[in-house]
Amino acid sequence: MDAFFASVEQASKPSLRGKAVVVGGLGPRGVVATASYEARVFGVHSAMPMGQARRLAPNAAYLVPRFGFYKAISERVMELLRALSPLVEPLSLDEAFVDLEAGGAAWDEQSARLVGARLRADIRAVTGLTGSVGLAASKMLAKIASEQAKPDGLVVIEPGTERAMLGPMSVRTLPGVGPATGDHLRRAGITTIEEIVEAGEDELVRLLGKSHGHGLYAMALARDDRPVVAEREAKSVSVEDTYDVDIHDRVRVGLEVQRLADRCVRRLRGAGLSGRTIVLKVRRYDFSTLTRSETLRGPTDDPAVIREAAARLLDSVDTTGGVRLLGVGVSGLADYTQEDLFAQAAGERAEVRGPVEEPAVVPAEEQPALAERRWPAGHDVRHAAFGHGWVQGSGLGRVTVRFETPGSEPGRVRTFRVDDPDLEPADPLPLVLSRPEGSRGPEGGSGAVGLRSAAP
DNA sequence: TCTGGGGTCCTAAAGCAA
DNA sequence: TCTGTTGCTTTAGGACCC
Repeated sequence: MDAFFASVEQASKPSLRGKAVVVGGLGPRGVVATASYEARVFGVHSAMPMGQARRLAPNAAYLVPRFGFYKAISERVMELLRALSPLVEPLSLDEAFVDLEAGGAAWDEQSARLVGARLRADIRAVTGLTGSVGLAASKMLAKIASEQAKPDGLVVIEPGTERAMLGPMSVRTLPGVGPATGDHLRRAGITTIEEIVEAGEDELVRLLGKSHGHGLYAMALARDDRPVVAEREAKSVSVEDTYDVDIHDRVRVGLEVQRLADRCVRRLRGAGLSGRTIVLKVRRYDFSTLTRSETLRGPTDDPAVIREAAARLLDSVDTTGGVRLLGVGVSGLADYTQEDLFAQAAGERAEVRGPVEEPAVVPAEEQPALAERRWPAGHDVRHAAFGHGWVQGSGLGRVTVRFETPGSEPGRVRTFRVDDPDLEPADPLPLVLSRPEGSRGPEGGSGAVGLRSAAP
């Protein structure tokens, strides 16, 4: 999907269409998740600190991501993909590989083009959004093709043309070459993909190590036989928080770690999993990051056990100077939530040393006490008199709402007190009205979707 | 206003067992 | 008994991706 999060917001908010839209964390330490193409003109791009984005594009609309909504749209698109082939490998909410041959959906260039074009039309019809398609003989090439196809396009890489096409491109085009590897190669005088080929496999292995070296050399020759793998199992579950201001108080650090451990357990249990290795992550005031881990004798999903492990791990890290991020994760996952006796026993042993403060129950959902949190920028609301709208901004006891819906004209803005009883949070409206040929319910209710997809 | 959150994979060191 | 080799597991860190 093209600029997925931003496109969803533009589709659901008519007044933002054609405008610079930036979606991401709005706090003092937020970063850009997605910038609309209009915002990219100003130099805004994903992973950029929000402050920098605001300096570059002060008049853009700044919105908080609505992952639940994006996920619902993503699922509709993934359904379309699975209709083409059982082999669908999602890379993220907005991207997936599809093995068209395995699905019998396409067998040559012509049939593939047809399938790709029809898919793009279907995505548009079902979601109201544009997606781009890259068609090629391998995952790496399909990915590169889909990048070239964006926005709103379709690109085919024909067999036999791969090497010539890759040659002049930057090494950074290859998947797996990020800033560090890119720098490394540049210092060795290697900037383009053909220079990787010229350098030779031995030189690459010498520069980057065995695995990465062999892998990159193969990619540079357009050799990639990795299969499309449907539904890969999760290998870890983790949660982390970056704090608006560094935490110095050691007691508070401990409390936050407990909260994170509980949240992690909720996610673990929600997925029907348990795990053996507990990981604590600490990012300090100077952005240095360290992890500490502990492997239990067997998998567990017991909140008390995981909390205590996390607390023990915290004992071994120095937090003087302050902490900007804390995280708790679990890996070594086991499929079923089977109570593990060893882990339980370990927990009980620990309990002997002192009473465990809290029952294993999770604290109440963090209620956003602040008015600003109750009305996050971009979220939908309903007003008793003015109908459906979205929060444009809030602060100083006021919330500003624009009243419009995906199908309406750009709407008017009104400001209310944050505690106005006529104003309440609302669910997002479908981006596309379902067309139940015949009956024309004003707002059909079902059928909204939208996303941008990439890949083969 | 410097730098999110959720992951994956790789490497290297250290400890231990055969 | 001592020494060396190999291989597995655990731990820590780093690069990368969306």
